[in-house]
Amino acid sequence: MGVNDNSVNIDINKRGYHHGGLRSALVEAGLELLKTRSADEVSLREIARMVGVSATAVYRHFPDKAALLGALCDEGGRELGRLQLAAMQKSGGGRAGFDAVGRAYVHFALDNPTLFRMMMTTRQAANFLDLPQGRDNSALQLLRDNIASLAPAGASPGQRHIAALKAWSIVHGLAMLMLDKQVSVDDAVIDAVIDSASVGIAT
Amino acid sequence: MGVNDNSVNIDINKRGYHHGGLRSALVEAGLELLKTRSADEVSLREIARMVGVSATAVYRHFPDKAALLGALCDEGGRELGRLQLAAMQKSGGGRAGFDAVGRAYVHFALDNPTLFRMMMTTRQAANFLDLPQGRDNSALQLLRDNIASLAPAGASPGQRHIAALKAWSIVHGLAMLMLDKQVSVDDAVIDAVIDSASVGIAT
DNA sequence: TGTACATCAGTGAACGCGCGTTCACTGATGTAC
DNA sequence: TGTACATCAGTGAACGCGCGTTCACTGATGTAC
Repeated sequence: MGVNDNSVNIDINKRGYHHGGLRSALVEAGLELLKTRSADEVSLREIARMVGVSATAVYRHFPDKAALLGALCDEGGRELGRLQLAAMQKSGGGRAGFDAVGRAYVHFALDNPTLFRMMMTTRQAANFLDLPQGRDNSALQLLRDNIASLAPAGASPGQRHIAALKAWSIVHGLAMLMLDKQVSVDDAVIDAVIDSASVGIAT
Repeated sequence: MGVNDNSVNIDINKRGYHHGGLRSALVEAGLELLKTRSADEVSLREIARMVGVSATAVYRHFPDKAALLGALCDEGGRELGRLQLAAMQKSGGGRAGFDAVGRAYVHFALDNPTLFRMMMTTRQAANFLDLPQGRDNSALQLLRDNIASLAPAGASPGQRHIAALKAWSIVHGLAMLMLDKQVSVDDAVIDAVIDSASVGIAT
C-alpha cells in the first residue's frame, strides 16, 4: 500500500515467503478455490495464479496435477478427522457422540463441497468398513467405533456391520442431497435426521 | 455384413434411419456412453461419433451441449420412474414396496453411474420433499408416498418429513458410497441395509 | 406431370479457448577450500 | 574473507490437445401452381 510497493514485492519474492513454503501455500490456495469451484473448474494454473507464481513452479513440489489434488484430499481428510474428534470429545461420547460426529461429517461436506466430493470420488482411503484397522482414516474409524459401542449387546458382527453402513449412508446421503441442492440446507433438519438415526441404532 | 456394406450404408444414411430420428439416436448413444465414462469425459463430439454423424449435426436437435445432457437426464428420470413403479407393483406395496423401491433406486444408480450423478447434480427436479405435488418426479413421489403410508398413525407431518428424508438419505448414501467404491457392491448388503431402514420407519 | 422454389438435416473446415506439461533458462543460496 | 562451483526454486515461451461452437455449404424432400 502506497509508495513502497516495490520493496515490499521484493521482500515477498525472496525464498521462504508464504510462511512455510510454496507447497503449503499451494495447498491452502487449492482448498480455498475448491470452496467455490466445481471439480472441472479447478486448474493447476489457477491455483498457481492465486499464489502469484508461475504454473511451472508447481512442478517443483508436485509431479503433476493429480498429485496436487491428492495433497488437497489428504489435507481434507486430516481436517475432517480433527473436526470429528473435536466434536466427539466436546459431546462426551455415547449417543451424543455419534450425533456430534455425524453432524461434523455433514457440516464438513457443506463447507467444502468440491473437496468433499473429490475425497469421496478419488480416494480409496475410506473403505473403512472392510478394514480391520484403517491407518490414516481416523475420521471414519470414529464413526465405526461409535456405532459398535451403541449397538445392543447381543448384536452379531454382521448386524453391527449393517448398522454402521446404514449410519454412514444416512449422513453421507444427507450431505450429498444438500450439496446437490435436492434438499435445502437446514441445521434443524440435519439434527433431526441424525437424531432419528441414532435412535434406530441404539434400539 | 460382407459384400454389400456399401448399399447397407447408403440405406442407413437416408432420412429416417436410426429408427426414430437422429435425436433419439443421440440420446441413446449418450446414455450408453455415460455407462462407462465419467462426467468430464463425456463430449458432444464423441456422442456424435458414436452415432456416425458430424458433431455439428447435433445442433439441428439441441441448442447446445447442455441441452443434450439435459435430455439424457430427462430420459434417466423417466427410466428410474419406470423401474421404481414396476418394482413397487411387483412387490405388492406396503413395507415390501418401500424396500423394492429403495432397491430399484440403488440399482439404477449402480447401473448408470455417471447419469445418476448428473441427474442429481444438475437437475433441480427432485426437491420433492418440499413440493406438494411434483409433476414429473413420479420416481421420488413413490418414495414419499410409501413412507407416509408406513409411518405410525400418530406421526406428525414434521415427523413424516424427517422419516422420508432419512429414508431417502439411506438409499442415496448407500448408492453414492458404492458408486464411489467406498463400499463394495453386494446385493445382500443392499437388501440388509434397506430392510433395516424400513424396520426403523415402520416402527 | 413438370417446373420453381422453400425448407430442412446434414457436411467439413475453421475458430479460439484454457488446459497440463516440457524446455532451456536465470539468479539467489549453500558449501569446500 | 574470497573464490569456484553445485544446488535449487523459480521464470516465461512454447507445445499439442480435444473441446464447443460458428460458418457457409450441399443435396434431398415437400409444396404451389
